[in-house]
Amino acid sequence: MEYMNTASTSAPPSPVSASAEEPRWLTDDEQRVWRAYIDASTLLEDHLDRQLQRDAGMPHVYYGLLVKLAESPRRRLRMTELAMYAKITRSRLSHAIARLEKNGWVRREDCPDDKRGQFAVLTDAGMEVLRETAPGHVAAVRQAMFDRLTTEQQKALGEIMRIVAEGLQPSEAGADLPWLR
Amino acid sequence: MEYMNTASTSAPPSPVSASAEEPRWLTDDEQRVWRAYIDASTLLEDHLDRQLQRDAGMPHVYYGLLVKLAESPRRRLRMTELAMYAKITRSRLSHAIARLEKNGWVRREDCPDDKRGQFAVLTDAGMEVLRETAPGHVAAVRQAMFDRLTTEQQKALGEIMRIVAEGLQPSEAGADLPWLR
DNA sequence: CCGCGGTAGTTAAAATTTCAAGGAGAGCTC
DNA sequence: GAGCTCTCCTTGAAATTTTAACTACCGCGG
Repeated sequence: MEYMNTASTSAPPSPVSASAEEPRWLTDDEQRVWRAYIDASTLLEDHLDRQLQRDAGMPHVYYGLLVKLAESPRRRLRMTELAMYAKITRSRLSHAIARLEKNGWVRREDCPDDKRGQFAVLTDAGMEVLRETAPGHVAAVRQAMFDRLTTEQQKALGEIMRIVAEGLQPSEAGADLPWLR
Repeated sequence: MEYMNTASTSAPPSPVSASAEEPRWLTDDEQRVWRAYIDASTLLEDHLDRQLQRDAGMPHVYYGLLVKLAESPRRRLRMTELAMYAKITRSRLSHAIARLEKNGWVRREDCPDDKRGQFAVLTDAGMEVLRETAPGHVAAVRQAMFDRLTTEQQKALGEIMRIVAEGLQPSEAGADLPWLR
């Protein structure tokens, strides 16, 4: 039995609507690509989670949040903005920041302009954790991915992932300008 | 500030041990590739989780477990074996199977040869869920990935992900033959 | 047969994520 | 300026995952 192809029924009634027809199953080649992708991404995320949990005391996503803050002007970002950059829900971010706050790596600050708003601010302690753990993390990423790929492969991967990400972007740049789409 | 590059200190003391030196930070190009990868994989996993949660009542990993069982002889697999194929821990699998068992999609069976062993067996109901939801899932995967990539890109992606997965494989084939490595 | 180290799988508890609601303020309209 | 809608963010509870034991059993060497 093939991946995701669990039906081996005969020809569909008639090609009218697109949803009720015999679906276009993945070809063998496509299946292999898909499985390779799923396997690699699962293993990689797991690997980085363990590496960072061990060396930095936090999962990969949380580390990514600190990095984004570190890159931002005044080391701060509005919650919603940070959530968008990190591609996670605001709810998830709320919980995550609460945890990072307990660690003393992030601090919340009220937004003066909008009383609903909150800034997440990277503290000096948070900065310090990054400084200490960044080298190990880069090494892990290199070892797991970049050291194993040719320059061409790296380039291709970048292009491919950009395309995929674009297609899944909740609505891309101009999310606040829905009338333009 | 660059991704993962939080230290802008000057030259390191002296290149002696490999761990204490100035780390090889990611180049700008590498950073872009890495971010694209993280963004895309995050968005994609999230997308598929939601699609399957909505249409099949389970997260993507669980769906993958049912698929692996469906592909296996007699629709069954030893717990440890299933965990390896799915790239998850045995603990996680235990919980997952418990949940799928409650849904009636999987059943546990004792292994006759090894009294410690358990088989996870796909039930008819589980088979039926797959049959009903596979088309929608394939469509989602196509729309998110394959429909957007050229044949060359698909091929490249497969090769790249195979390489990455191989490098992270706990110990690859022959894991039970450590003296061969 | 006994003891011992290793394997298969489970489980409780803690951490994280998801899901569904909700509180509070912004911004617009009449 | 009251009402309405939408946005920002949080929260509690449920679901899932992680972590660290823990039980039962296999297999080997004595």
